[in-house]
Formats: sequence, C-alpha cells, structure tokens
Amino acid sequence: MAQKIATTSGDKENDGTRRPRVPTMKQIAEEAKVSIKTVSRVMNNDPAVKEATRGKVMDVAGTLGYRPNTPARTLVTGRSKTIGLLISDIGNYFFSEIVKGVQVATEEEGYSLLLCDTGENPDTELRCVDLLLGHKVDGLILSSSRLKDDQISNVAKYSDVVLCNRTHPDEKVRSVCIEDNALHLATEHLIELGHRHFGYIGGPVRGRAAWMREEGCREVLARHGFEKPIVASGFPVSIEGGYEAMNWILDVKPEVSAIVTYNDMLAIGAMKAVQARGLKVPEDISVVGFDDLNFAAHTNPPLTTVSVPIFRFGYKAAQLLFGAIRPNGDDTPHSDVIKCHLVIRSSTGKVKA
Amino acid sequence: MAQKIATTSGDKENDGTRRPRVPTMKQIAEEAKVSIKTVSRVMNNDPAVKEATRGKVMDVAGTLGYRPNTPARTLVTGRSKTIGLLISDIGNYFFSEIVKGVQVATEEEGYSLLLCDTGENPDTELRCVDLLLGHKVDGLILSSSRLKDDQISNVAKYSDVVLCNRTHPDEKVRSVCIEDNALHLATEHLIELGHRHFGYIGGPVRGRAAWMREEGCREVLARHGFEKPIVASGFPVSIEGGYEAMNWILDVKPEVSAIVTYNDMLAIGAMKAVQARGLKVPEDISVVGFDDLNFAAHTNPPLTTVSVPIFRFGYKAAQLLFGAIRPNGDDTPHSDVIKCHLVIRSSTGKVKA
DNA sequence: ATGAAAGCGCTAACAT
DNA sequence: ATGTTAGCGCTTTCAT
Repeated sequence: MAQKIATTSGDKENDGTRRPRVPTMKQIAEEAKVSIKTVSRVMNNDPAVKEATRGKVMDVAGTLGYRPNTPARTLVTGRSKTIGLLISDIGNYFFSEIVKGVQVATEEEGYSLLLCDTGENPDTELRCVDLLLGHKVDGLILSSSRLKDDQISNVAKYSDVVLCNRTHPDEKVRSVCIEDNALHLATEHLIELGHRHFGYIGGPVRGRAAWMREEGCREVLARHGFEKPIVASGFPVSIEGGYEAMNWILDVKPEVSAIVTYNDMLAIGAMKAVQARGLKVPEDISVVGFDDLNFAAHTNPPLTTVSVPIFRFGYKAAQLLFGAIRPNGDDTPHSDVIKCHLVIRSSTGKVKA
Repeated sequence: MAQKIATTSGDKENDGTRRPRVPTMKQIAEEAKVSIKTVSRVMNNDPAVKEATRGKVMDVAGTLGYRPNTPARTLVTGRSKTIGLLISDIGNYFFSEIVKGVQVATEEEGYSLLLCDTGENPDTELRCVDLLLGHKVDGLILSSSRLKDDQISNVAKYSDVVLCNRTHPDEKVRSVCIEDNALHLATEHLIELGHRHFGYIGGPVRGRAAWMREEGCREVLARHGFEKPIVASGFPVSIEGGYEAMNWILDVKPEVSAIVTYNDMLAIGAMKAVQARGLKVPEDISVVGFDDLNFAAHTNPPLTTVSVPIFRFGYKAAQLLFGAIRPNGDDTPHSDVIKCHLVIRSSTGKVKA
C-alpha cells in the first residue's frame, strides 16, 4: 500500500523527475504526534526523553528516511561539525598521506572534511580560507601555509587553527612539526662514512620546512668544521627536478661524494643522474632522501632516507585541532613534534679511499 | 582611531579571548544605509543595482570584513555550492590524483569539496553518503563504489551522482570509466613478443575494475586460443602484495614467462620477487603494470605499463557532475570513457627461445 | 518529560 | 532600482 506522505502544502504534482522532498523534523513530529522540539531532543540524544517517545520518533524517522539538515543546524548553533584542510598539492604523496591522517581522525570524531588544494599560492590560500570560514568550519588545518604570521593570527580570530610544519608566535595557534633534528642524523651518517664534500638539493623555494632542512645540513657541516655544501635550489620537487639538480651539481662541483636532498623524489632523480653519467651509487656518490615513501625501499639501489610517519603527522594535527574545538579542550597541548628516524639502506656507503 | 562597530544588541563585554562577531548582511545594510535585500543583490552580482550603490555596499563589506554565510544561504536555496567526493583510499596515488582532478574542476566552478575516505567498506560508504547528503551537497562523485545498483539509484534521487569506474543502468546516474580495452593492449603486446604462459596478479577482490581487467586478460588469451593465465588474487594491492603473489605464481607454475598485473605497485613487487630468485626481467620474465605512476619510468627495469590519465579522469568526472548541476545542464553528456595507452619500457621483452 | 515561540542569516516573491 | 515580508530547518530560551 503506497503511503502518502503528508506535506504542509504546495504538494505539487510529482512529475517523476523531480527530487523528492526530504523529510524535516516538523514532518516527523506530526507523524509521531510529538512536538518538533522532542524530535530535536531525540536527534541530539538528549537523555531527558522517555524511551517510549524516543522509540516512536526513531521509528518514524527511520521509515521516512530522515536525515538531519546540517546547514540548518549550523545556522543556529554556529558550529558545522566540519573542519577545513588546506594543502599545497594533493598529488604529492606527502600531502595525500597527511590528508589520510586528518581524514581518519576527523571521521573518528564524527566530523566532515572540507579539502582545498592551494597549489602553494598564497592568494589561492587566502581565498580558500575565506571560503572555508564562510562554510563555518569549526577548525582549520593549514599545511605548509604560505601566509604571513599576522594573516594567520587573523584567521585564528575566527576559527581554531593548527599549522603543519610551521610554528607561530601566537599562542592561540597550535602547531605540529617534523622534528628538525632528523636531517641532522642523515648528515651525521654521511660524515661518519667519511664524506667531506656535500651537495644539497633543496625543496620548495619559500617553504619553511625546506629552509629548515637546508639549514640543518649546513649547520651540521659547520659544526664539524667541514666545507659548506653546494646547494641546488629552485628545481621542481620531482624526480625530473632531482635529475636536473644533480646534473647541475656534478657540472659545478664534480668532487662531491654525498648528496642530501629535501625529499625522496629528488633523491631518486639524483641517483638516476649519477647513474646516467656512468657513476655508481653509493660507490661513487652517496644519496640520502627524506620521507621514506612507500617505494623508497624499492628504488635502485634502495634509498637511505629519513622516515617520517606522515599519517601520524596528519592524525596528530587533527587531534590537536579537536582538542581545541571540544568544549573544555583548552587544557590540551598546543603543539607537538613528530619524531623521525634514519633508515639506512643501500644508497649510502663509505667514501672512496 | 579605533572604530567601534555597532552591533544590534547584546554587545557583551569582549573579554579578549572570545571570537569576534562576524558581520552580517543586516549590519552592512545599516552601515551602508540600504536595505538588506540590496546587500544581498550586490553579493549575488545582481546587475540591477546602481554602480554607486554597489560601490558603497562593497566598501562597507570590505572594511567590515564581510563573508557570506554559506549555511544560511544553503538553508534557503537548498544548494550549498559544495560537492562530495567518496574514494576508497586517499593514500593510494591513483585516488589522490583523482582527488586532484576533481578539486581543480571544483575550484574552477567556484565550488567546495567535501572529501570522504571509505576504506572500501560499503557500510562506511553508506554512512558517508548520508553525511554528505545531510550537508546538502549539490552533487556526489562516487569512486570505486562498493554500493549495490539500487542503493546508488536511491542516492541519485536526492543528489546528482557521477560514478568513477563503474557503469549503472539508471540513466540519471552519470559515469566515467577507464577504457576497458587498455589491458587488452598490454596482453596483446606480450603475445606479440612470443609469450604463451601467462600469470595475472589481481587487484581488490570485489572491485569491478579489478574484475574487468582480469577478464580482459583472460579474454584476449582465449581469443588467441592460448592457455588460461594463472591468477593470483587476494593479495594486498601493494609492492609487498605483488612480491608475495609473484612468489606464489613462481612456486605453482614456474614456466610462466609473462605477468600481467592489476597495477604498477603489484608489478613492482612482482619484479622484485623475480629478481630475488636470481631471474631477470625481462629476459626470463616480462612484467606489465597498470596506471603509469610517476615513478613507473624509474623502476628497475623501467616498467612497461598502461598509462592512465588519472588527473583527467577526476577532472572529467567533476565536469560531468557540474554539467548535471548547472541549470539547463540536462543536455550535457551522461558518460565518458577515458582513453589509455600502452607505454612500452624495459620490463617486457621477447620470450626466451 | 514535553511544548511554544523566537530567531540564526539569508533569499524568494512580491511590492513600489 | 530598491524595499518588505515571509520562511528555509533547526536549536534556544522559557514555560508547563
């Protein structure tokens, strides 16, 4: 028996192609013969409803296929159960893994995730932030943000903010960073192997993380009193970019025996370039990467690299954010550092005698 | 001079840590001495406003830092300028690249993107769909959906739907697929090289795409009257899984000379396993992958694989969706097929005499 | 334990 | 070219 669902009015002839009207609390209330507020209470798990009433309401809601209207709720409460995530390139495994970590934590919390890809462009980033704020996101995770400190402070006035891979003077702004020390270990490792002539292949030109890593390499060498590394920067952060960068280094300073890179992609490209010149890795030149992507163990030769628990990185960022969002979450930690470790494989070896 | 912004009422003592009240159209209207509807018109680029008025409103909006309240607009219009995207594993390059394609198209359209990762779980997928529908998304892209046809039909009643890599009988449901023929080419290529004993390493066990590819391989062999391939399935779709699968095949049927795989990750693992046994690729065994991931050209040996323009895949899916969403978009195409081609590198060669 | 009324910020339908 | 009114679906007082 086809059940006719009562609508308030204007129950236009359903021409078959139109979308069915989705049920509202009002309809549930009428059908279940309770007030609209009681329906609301049931939907919000308010304990102050009799089991019988709750059951009745749930039944009706079930058969009608009721689904709470998030925007309506957001309008009145000011909270959307949604967070925003900004990243600079989702095609990059590093970021996609961050997204995964954030996504998992978000789902655990019963939240939704609005994603924006800014392409490392500060203007796009600002537009995205506005867009997300317009959506009334309860919080924002900014990964490799290109914004200025005061711009971020400004955003933090309107929403809780967590920064990935960047610190911020404003104590309202939370952040989670990769342990800077990690690249030091890589450099030390090469020093122990006897290397003295270093090359460094850099990452995104204006990125903070890129700068920190480059500095880390320089610092360790300086501390040991060795000569400065030759730095190749401005190349695309890709296998191809690493290839070109390595060729440039080999042209300019052929005596290098150890190459430290911003990430695994560059390292792979660098190894290719070395091999293309008839040289061998690691016999002639050692190369170390950063990230430990899932195929780093499967390159030729297997890549020595700094292993970063990227998923945990994203997961942590989201947890920090929810710590801020949750009522009484003010006493949760405001920052975190993700520990990394060096994975020694076969792309590094003793310097030639 | 600090400007005091007038608020309607209840201008509570700002205790310094509270969020500032965000301006509304009403405030803009008062400040600019126009009606709230005029502000609305300006914000919606209604041409029927005098330039002078528009300028005045824009000015006030600018200084007050006005930002339209999306949920409020959504509540009244029923449209959120947001689409939902469901994928099964964002850590997988294939999906992250789809996300990228969708994201770019979405941004071009001035829309926002809600992302869910379902982990290939139909229940999670259903929950996510409900969540997104609750957000009033204007459309939904389902990538490798595990839902049943009628479940999808049901979703399509409430929102425009585009399927990635799956067709659907319901004509309301749009879809974009990878050309099934692609894997045929790979198999034919191996046949031309003289191979007769095939192995196939399969993908996700209940996935449609996985099944189509496996069938494609079988079909081509059958057409040529060659023996059936030995099929390794149920292994994790990863380098490690490929490694194990290949070992299994080598144990069970050592005479295989050609391996077709569901994707590049499996192919890389397979090559590893072959090499670990002291055999050579392609001299002893040829291997072909699928996807042409960015590092497929850099494996050892460089991988022969079916190149899939994944970005375009996602981009197309979003375009199809916006075609449906846009008013008068009914006459736009309802499905599309993404062409692939075989990239012959060095992991395939003539069969040993 | 439940209900009535007000209103969140915006747009649609009708004025003028 | 601009304004008025009503109401989207929900939650928040405040009653009862």
